[in-house]
Amino acid sequence: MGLTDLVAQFIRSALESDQSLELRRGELAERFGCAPSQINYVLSTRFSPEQGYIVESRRGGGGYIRIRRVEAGPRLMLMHALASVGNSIDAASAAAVLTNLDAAGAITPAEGRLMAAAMSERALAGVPAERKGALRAEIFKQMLLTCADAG
Amino acid sequence: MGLTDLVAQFIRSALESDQSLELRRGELAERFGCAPSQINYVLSTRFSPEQGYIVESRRGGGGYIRIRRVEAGPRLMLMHALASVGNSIDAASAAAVLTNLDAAGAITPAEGRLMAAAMSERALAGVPAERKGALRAEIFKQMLLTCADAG
DNA sequence: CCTCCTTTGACCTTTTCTGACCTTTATTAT
DNA sequence: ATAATAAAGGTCAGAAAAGGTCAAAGGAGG
Repeated sequence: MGLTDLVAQFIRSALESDQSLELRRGELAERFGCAPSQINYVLSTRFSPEQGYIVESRRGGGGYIRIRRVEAGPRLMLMHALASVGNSIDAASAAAVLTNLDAAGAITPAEGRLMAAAMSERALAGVPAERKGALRAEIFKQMLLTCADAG
Repeated sequence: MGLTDLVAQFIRSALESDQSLELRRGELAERFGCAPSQINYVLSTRFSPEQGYIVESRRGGGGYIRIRRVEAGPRLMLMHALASVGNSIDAASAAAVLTNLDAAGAITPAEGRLMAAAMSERALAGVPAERKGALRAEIFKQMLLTCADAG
């Protein structure tokens, strides 16, 4: 497992006990023996707002980085998801939406994986790049509607 | 025996002890003194889903290739369904396959509906008629693969 | 000879990690 | 107060480390 995943795991497990976490970038970097900017990389690739996290920070003396997990209720999440899809969406964003829906209990993990598969780059390879986003959005909305229907 | 079969043999015997195997493409290529892309050839011709294998991979630093053998039971049934899909499929045939899988207990009704939605005429409206079947097949296969993957 | 399977190599994309340089905030000296 | 300094964190480009794709050359068998 790479450095990025080690750090991400460390943060996640810290977030399990406390639901909001505050840390020093420099300290964390030192603990893992890496460049401080590596921490920013971890945060931006693993703890983005899209993935359901809020990251705040402050510079200067006594600076810090605070990480929080945000979750809304299942119903609200589904509404929000449907609204947020729009006319076009890329695979990474769709996956992030699904992760949040799963976390909120609005869909099951199996449903999440299934939907992600249907919209994956792999599934849509062969579709012209300029149409891919729109098609993915259509598929996504149909599936979300089906979920809402059943639930 | 050609290179391809040698590598395939190696992988198969590794899969006998461990039921899931993770390897480096570059390392394997070096061990057999061949081009890295040869490994992809082996995987696609000898370890395809149709043949009962699931192959996942990741690029970038710390990348890997993971190969798993699918055992008999509902999973294998999904793999067979996958094989039967072919390069193109119409909505009616897809629905029939889903009905069978559901009846056999290989998928849940909810999963069936979800898959049907992803492949529906409505979701794929806007795709040129001559490409629709192939696209539906791709989406279907990715979803079936994901079902087999789960658990 | 023709066809199908193999093998390679050139080129591409994705993911990770670092280092140089920048901005913000707090503290300390004048 | 003000200016200098120290102590954070932020950004970004680029190198490095994987794996992916595809067309074309090579070979074995019919």
